[in-house]
Amino acid sequence: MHERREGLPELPNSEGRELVFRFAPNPNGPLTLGHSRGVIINSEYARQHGGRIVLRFDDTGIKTKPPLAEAYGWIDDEFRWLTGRAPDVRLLASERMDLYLDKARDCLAQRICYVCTCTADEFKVTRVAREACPCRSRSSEQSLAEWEKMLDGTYAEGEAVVRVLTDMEESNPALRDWPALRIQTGEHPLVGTRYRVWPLLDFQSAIDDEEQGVTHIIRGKDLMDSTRKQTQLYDKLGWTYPETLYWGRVKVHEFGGFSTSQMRADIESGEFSDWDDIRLPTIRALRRRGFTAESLRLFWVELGLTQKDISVPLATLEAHNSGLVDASTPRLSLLRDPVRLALDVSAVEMPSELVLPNHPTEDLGVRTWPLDTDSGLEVLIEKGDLEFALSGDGVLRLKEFADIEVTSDGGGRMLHFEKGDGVRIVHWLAAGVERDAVLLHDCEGELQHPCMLESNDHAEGTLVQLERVGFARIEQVGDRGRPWRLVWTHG
RNA sequence: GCUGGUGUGGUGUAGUUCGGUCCAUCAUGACGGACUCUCGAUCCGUCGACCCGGGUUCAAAUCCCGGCAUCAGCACCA
Repeated sequence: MHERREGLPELPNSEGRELVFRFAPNPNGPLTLGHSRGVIINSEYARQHGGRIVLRFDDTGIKTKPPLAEAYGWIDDEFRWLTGRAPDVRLLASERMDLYLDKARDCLAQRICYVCTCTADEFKVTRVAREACPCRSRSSEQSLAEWEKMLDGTYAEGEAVVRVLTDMEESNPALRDWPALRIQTGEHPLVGTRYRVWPLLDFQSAIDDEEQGVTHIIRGKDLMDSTRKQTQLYDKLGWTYPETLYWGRVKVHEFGGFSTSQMRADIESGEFSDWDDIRLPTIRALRRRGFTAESLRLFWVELGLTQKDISVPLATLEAHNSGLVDASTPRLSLLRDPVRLALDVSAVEMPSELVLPNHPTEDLGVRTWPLDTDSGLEVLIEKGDLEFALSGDGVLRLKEFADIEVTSDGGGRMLHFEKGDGVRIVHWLAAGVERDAVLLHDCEGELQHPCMLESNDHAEGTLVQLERVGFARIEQVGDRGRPWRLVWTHG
């Protein structure tokens, strides 16, 4: 039997040199679970090899996937949260426009590129037919003259484009004279209307990767043709393209895909409340729900770098998270559909308070419930547990306290403190420690379930385990008249 | 249509480079049990896979040929 490989696969061509990785998102929204794969895999390799990582905002498209001004800062935060550190280099493509335009002029002068004034539809015909379009024979001087007309506004959007001169006989149609720069007249959120001619991803990214000395590109396999295009350009410029690794397409059962544009549209239409709506697969939402960065790291490293298209259940991520947080999450009692019971306590000697551990095995301190027994004891349990008891012999175990017998009229009596055999253990609250709360759950939309939560002094943001319910994060501490707000994490 | 990628239990994953150490790893899941004053945790057990068909070979998950399935690219998106 072979030795089982641990962690990520070996990186090709990584010996004896300084490695540079990069993560290059379009800031058209905050990062999604899908993006986190790029952040985590690249930074993980950088960490293992003592390499550097570049965070580059590829924000040169202002029409179909326009950048969002706020998203830059969000992504900075999310990158830091996911990796525990800032990137070694942070760049904005939109601040580097002059470089791309200079490079484009060089390429035109060397006839690596030419200006094409065919319409997109016209060019498509020649591309499919493997024929040269009329512009293809332009000399470098002619292309440079046309280039000036692109820059000065003579050509309107869609009337001219810079193409890389490849080979119309390329067997892969995607590689035949692909477009490198085009005219966009809209406003960029950062640089406004300063530029008319903008590079497309394949041109911009190719130049940047060389400039930044990127040695390894690790990204989704949907960009395989992008690699081939960029390699064509690198060959013409006498550069060596970085090593490139790919992963396949991922779907998470609970979310489907991770389209930032789609989410943006759904938020604008009101279907979701915001980018941190707990039903959304954004990093912000996952953080809000109490997932840890480490659980995401384990999740992606375990999935590795296969080019298979996969569909994984969120349960895999949840299992990692449970394992990580269980030992440090205090226990609390939370009742959904609470019902009150007035218990006769005459059969037992009642203590004046109850001391409960915050964790069954770890030393996380205790909490104390005062018990008011002047006229019996009032307790709250879940309606479902009451119904369960009434369908049987009526006996329940109040966890860590006493066995009781309930009746259908909302009453009951204390039996004894010892636990009887086979009695169902239920979580409960003593009257006086219950606080109004809502639990935000992702299953039925961002619904707010009214609940009763045990009084506590945990801070906002604390991850707790609700006994017999599951993990949740305290999003807002309750206050006079304002209920506690909890966000469901997982079971 | 053209081009490229990928097919291992329910879901992922290791193994494929260089055929034998693989009646195929690990995790998750489901089911059952032990323990526990949570339906959590821990422990134990069970279930379950090499896309199909040929070929080469003493020997194929691994190499070759042919299918099939599936995903992606063929944008003046990133």
